[in-house]
Amino acid sequence: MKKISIKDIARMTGTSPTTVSFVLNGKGRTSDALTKKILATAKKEGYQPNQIAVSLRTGQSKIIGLIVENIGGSFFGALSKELESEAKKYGYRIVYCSSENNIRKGREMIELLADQQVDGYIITPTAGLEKDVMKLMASKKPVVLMDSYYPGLDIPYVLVDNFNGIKQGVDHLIGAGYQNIGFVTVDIDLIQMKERLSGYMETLKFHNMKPDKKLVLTLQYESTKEEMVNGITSFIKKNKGMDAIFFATNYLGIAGLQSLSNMKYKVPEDIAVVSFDDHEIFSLYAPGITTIQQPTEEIARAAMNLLLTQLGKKESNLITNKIQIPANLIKRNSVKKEKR
Amino acid sequence: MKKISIKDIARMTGTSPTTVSFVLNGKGRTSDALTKKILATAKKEGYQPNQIAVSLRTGQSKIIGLIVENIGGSFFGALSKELESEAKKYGYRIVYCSSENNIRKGREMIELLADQQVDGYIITPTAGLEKDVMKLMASKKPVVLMDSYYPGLDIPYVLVDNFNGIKQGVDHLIGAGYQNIGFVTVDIDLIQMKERLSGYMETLKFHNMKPDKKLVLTLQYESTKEEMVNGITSFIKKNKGMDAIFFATNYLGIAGLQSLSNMKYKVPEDIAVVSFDDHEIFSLYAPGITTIQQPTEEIARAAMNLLLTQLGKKESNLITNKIQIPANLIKRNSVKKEKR
DNA sequence: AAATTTAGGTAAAACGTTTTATCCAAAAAA
DNA sequence: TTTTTTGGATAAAACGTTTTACCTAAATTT
Repeated sequence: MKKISIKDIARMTGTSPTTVSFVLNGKGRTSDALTKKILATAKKEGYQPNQIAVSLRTGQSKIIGLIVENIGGSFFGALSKELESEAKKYGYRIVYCSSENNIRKGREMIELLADQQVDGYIITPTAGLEKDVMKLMASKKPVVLMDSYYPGLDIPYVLVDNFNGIKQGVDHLIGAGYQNIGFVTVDIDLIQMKERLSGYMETLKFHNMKPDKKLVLTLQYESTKEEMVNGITSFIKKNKGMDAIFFATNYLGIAGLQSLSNMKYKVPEDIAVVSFDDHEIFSLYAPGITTIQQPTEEIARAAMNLLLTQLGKKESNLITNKIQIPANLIKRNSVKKEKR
Repeated sequence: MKKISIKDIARMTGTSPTTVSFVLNGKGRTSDALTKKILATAKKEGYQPNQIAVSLRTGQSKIIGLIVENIGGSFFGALSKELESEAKKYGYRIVYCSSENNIRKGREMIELLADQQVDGYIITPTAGLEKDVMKLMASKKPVVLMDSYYPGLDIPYVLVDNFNGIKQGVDHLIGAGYQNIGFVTVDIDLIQMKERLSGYMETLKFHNMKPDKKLVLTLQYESTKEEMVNGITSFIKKNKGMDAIFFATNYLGIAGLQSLSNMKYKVPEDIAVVSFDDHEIFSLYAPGITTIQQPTEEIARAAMNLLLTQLGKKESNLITNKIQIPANLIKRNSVKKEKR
């Protein structure tokens, strides 16, 4: 039993496809009698429009492409629900892809989505994809970057205020009396990592403390988890004087906890810990890890608003299309109240 | 600058759309000269076929719909990569949806995917969706269930061997000398939960131990995490004699750890813990939690094979389309080696 | 009464492909 | 020479919609 089409309905009701289409879309004018009849048989027969045909004709797919670094990751997990429900309000669907933070894969995904004629893109940028994104913009497709952006390019974006997020954490540590704060980051060439590092540096300077190169560890993004754990372990061993350690991402924090646990370090007695980007593990792990939390729902909502505005689906009173959202300091017990 | 179409290429090369299509798809016969010319200009102009048009004409979308309980969950995270790469080998894409384990939402998602004309479905079943899935089967669309199945219905499925997975865990506990093993499960009306419970019951009987109703806690799926934690806490308090506790899912296990940590219970000294379905947290958490791990890659691969076979894209020597895959017992330190 | 508007409806084109059925010229077979 | 085959190319239909332009009869205005 084939799917039922608009022609079938026309035949059944003794009308033309045009009339059926008009009735179904509330356009044109049709007598009440016919309207009712058509609506009734459409419902009875369970008519569902063929979206493919609709897309071909209208040039609109009603689909938004979302390219995220890693589809299994927690950032995406938190985001997806909000994005989806917001999109649905305006009749859009989302299709997800992961770029694996890989330039080739990212480009491939953009192409794939373009082939599917998506109406707009939300992209978490990968270094090196600048031209591809600009090409998208040139083809008049709405784009919003999320979680990072390309400095110097005029592309709308939404992300957390990385600099001040880190600042909050460092302020908190310094306020509690910590003096030798280590910083663990990763060598991704993206602006948000630079801002996190400078957030750390500048905050120390602000408190008249000299940033010490020895206290900054930059791991390779491509490393396995094991390698990260080992890297952190030797970093800690090398810096006995370090009394606190700040992880620039949640997976670094998790690796760090593994490492501390291997070394039988006690948190916060032996060393205080703060991580950027909250994760379920941090609330569960032994003392509870203090983190800088990204307001994911807000980010999602803002990104979707920006996109819908570009799509002309939503009025906006926004002045800018470049948005930074404040981060939240979540105090748990990995930082002592008052260090002596 | 509009996207370039097959007609444009035809015009540029002084041929017809038919010829261009034939060349691009390697059908029909075309002289070497023309073939080269067309291929060259197609590449130069960066021609990409409009998938929407292709889908409309061929009736194939080259898309597989995946409906999963929760798109942010770890099960999905582990699965997605494998599914995607396997699908890609055969030219298929995957679009993801979550059913939220909600019958209405699940139905909606099936409809949505049907509107998009997906070629096949991989579905983690929700109770009550039986008829909808059967309707899909009736419309000749390939379907594979994953992670659960509908008893009595002849629909292909792939899932872990829940019964024997639990059995391994209970055997392990009993072998280590535990006598009063509690079981925490959830009231989802799906076969795999029943199998897990009966795995627990039967294994106890097998060892001549009487299952005690008091030692089984069934939480509500709809509960918040907080409610689950509280439920588990009072369950533990009520059963002082309980020396081990088995969680039937990973989120129950995580709630359980929270609860134990609140109560300052030491694992495994005060109580042993085993959880079904591994999770990153379990390897990280204090002593390391022993779990029954689902071989997610295998499940994904098997499900995709089943689907591709139905789609006629893959030869198969499979005798059955109902597959159970053995689970792995991952021993960590939440169970004492030898209890006295 | 004639001219104009309006309400209700539809034919046909278009979106970008794939594929069937034809067509023609040249080569091969009769 | 005439007929048949074949190699190379294409016109046109089809997929299921939406939308433009047009049509007719009735109602309204002149």
